Amino acid sequence: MSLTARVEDYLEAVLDIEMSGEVATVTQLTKNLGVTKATVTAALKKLNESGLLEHERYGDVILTVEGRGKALDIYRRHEFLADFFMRILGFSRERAHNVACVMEHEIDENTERRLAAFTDALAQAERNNEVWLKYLRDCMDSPNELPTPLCLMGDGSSGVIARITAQYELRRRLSAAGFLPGVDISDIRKSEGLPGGVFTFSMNGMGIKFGIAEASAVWLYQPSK
Amino acid sequence: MSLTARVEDYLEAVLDIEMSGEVATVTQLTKNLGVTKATVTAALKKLNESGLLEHERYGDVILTVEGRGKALDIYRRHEFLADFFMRILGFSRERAHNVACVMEHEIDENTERRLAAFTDALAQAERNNEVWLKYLRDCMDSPNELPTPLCLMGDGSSGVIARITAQYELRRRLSAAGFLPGVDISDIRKSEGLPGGVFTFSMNGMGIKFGIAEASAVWLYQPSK
DNA sequence: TCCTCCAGTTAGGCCGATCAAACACAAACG
DNA sequence: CGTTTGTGTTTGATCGGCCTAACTGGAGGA
Repeated sequence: MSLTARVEDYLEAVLDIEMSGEVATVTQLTKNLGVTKATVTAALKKLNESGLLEHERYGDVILTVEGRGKALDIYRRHEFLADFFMRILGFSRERAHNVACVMEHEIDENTERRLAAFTDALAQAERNNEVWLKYLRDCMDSPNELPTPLCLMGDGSSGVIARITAQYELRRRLSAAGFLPGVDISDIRKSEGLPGGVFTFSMNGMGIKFGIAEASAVWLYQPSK
Repeated sequence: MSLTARVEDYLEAVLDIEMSGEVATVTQLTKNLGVTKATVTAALKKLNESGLLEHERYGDVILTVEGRGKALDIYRRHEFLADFFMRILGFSRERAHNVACVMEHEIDENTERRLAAFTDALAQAERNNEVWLKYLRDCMDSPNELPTPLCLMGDGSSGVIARITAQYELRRRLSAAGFLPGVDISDIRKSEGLPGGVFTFSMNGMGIKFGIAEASAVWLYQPSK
């Protein structure tokens, strides 16, 4: 029987309180989770029935061995994700925890390992004062405006390629054809034709035709207004 | 009036269908979102009332200008996140989209910019065939086991420091005191004392005492079983 | 023309998460 | 030994998201 994401949150919160050195009580949980006591009671009942914690009427909340194991998995994911978003990507503390809260229920162990390895490698680079890491941080601290996909650009507009969001085949084809960040695109026009329309524009003086698939994979910075 | 995350998904799905060159219909949406027609109809009604799309009984679904703007924001976040998780972190396509789906409703514009800048910088490094990027990829492809926080280690156990998940003050204190990845920790014991307990262990031959805060920030690899 | 089939809608119900309000318990205090 | 205070529970209701089942509209074939 699998738990809902929300119920996992309650489990995690119990471990969290244990780890802060207090005994988990209903009131503590209401504070940590921002819900009323009635809601906590209901959630605890479910967790109790699933054998993940012990909770007798008016008693303390205590994790079972299985519950503690599950809670640790979630706690670890949460900590690692939050750590990643804060330290590596420089998100605000609050945002990082927010994001970690929703992601922690969506990743599997293998994915978590990859992510942990990535974080650890970058942390190592930080300790070594690697130049490229400083460069990455600088990039993040002076970010660009956000781009628009070619297919949503106005008629007659132009821009500079920001990035390509495509995989495999299409990605290779586009980069082989010279679609790389920094390249200028101008005179974008949409006309009817294939389903989704046909997009024409010029790049390096050449006239080019795109279908909708390509046109939604190529993102452009609009010229500064 | 703010939309629920789920309703944003419907909006995004409509844009997605438009971008694939078809006209959004109820049936199309049922396929893309994995729900029944009844559910789609209900969601469209809400979006219609919020003025984000036009949808008359038995008619096609068409985004309004405002709706298209909102949908683009979500679509962009989704694409950028999925792109990041697939290309940079090497998640499977499915997992990347999963994670993007839940995160896209949780990040703000500033956060998105940082993330985009990071991805772009790494993509640039990739084009330049930077050595360190290859190294990062290697790390991710042969990931370690996942660690345990010191406070949950068994009595008398030992391990090797994997990482520290703490911010600011505590982080500095710990690293100044020599708590760095790779360092051996042995003879971990928990005793009563402060709320949360006191954790004693030895590192480099020294006996050390931790409170619960430190003990949950230091993560250890357990010796290979 | 009428029928059939598919697309879309409506009605009614379920489930999980939540709340407010009323109630039950337990411990401390006069 | 009652009373008070704060903690925990129960009850009944709402809300969002979803489903099934029954119904309606519309377009093409017999």
